[in-house]
Amino acid sequence: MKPLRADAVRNRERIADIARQLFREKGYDAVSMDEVAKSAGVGVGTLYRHFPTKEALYDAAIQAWVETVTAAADTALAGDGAPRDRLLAWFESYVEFLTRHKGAAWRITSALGDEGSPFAAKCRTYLNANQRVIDALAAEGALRGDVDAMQLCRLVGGVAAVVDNSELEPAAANAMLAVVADGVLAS
Amino acid sequence: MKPLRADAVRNRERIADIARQLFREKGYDAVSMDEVAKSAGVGVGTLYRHFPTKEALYDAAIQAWVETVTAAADTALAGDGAPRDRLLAWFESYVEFLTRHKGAAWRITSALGDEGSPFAAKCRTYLNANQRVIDALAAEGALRGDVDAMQLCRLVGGVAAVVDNSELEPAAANAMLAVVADGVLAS
DNA sequence: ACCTGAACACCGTTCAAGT
DNA sequence: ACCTGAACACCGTTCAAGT
Repeated sequence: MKPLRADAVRNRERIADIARQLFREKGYDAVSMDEVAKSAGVGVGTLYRHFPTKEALYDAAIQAWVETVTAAADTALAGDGAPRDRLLAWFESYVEFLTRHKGAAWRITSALGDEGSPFAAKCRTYLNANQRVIDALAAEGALRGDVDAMQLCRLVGGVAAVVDNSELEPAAANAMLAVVADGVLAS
Repeated sequence: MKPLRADAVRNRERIADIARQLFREKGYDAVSMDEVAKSAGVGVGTLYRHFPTKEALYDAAIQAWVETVTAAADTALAGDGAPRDRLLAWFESYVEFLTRHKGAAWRITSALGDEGSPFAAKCRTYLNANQRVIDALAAEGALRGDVDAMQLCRLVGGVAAVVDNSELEPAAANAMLAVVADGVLAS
């Protein structure tokens, strides 16, 4: 963890910023490393000095919004509605997070359980947030006993991936989330 | 629909056969068009003469097993178990179909609703099969009113894509399918 | 230390030249 | 009609050369 030179820090941040904008507008596949380098005004080599692969760069580019996901779980749970409503509120904000960058939902959901993935840290954050939700609702006896965080991450992540890919309306997304919620709540 | 010359027919079939084997062993991304051409003993140009894109070749390679999917729906429904068991039987065989070729589940599920996709015909087949299941179970009053075939295809296809990608055990797959089933059945 | 950009290996796809 | 395979455009990634 040695400190970076000031110019290197500046480069690293500008690269991540530019990459965030480009990935957000166009999606992962439609952005090339050359394009990021040119937009950031650096050589490709500098990209690879700071980020060993394109996926690592992507991970850095979408870092900021992941850090608020745990807070989002608490917000969703804080309401005084029925368990079903609070669970749906969480699902919807989870999907909203995952679809904020095109291509992220599938990429991150695919990385669940893969410790070697560049997204491993994000997966842990998501698993924790879902565990939080499960604990809270289970304490009220609202959930079936055999639901676990990994399963929820995969189910909701799968819905998010489909929603993202097919650019579905929120109504279609919510209908699918309602199915998952009803399948997970005690009947 | 003019008839092909005998040698062209032979080439087309051998290409599709070889491609099926290669795709099945390695998955879509890990097989290059050059590899298919070389394995089939033809030039790349011949590949493109018969199949305009790699996706079209893939579509042809995985054709055979799709044609039995409607029969599988009827088989699953034919049992005399509870609606939940028959629905699960269908889900499980649906996932088994979609995961038979690595990478197919996500590719096909992504193509749902896209008429221009090379997989459009397969999507229609899948939608029909799911509609068949919905009709049969709805006639018994076992389903919620607002379930439609597209939604089921997306939900179960999403599960299949995750199962395929993470190479999950059948037990994990079935647990997720149970959630979807319970979310879709009348409570 | 850090940066640059030509070069590499590998894609999917095209097309002029052959039979 | 059909086939061949060199060539093209475009990737992600590397590395020798510069400051």
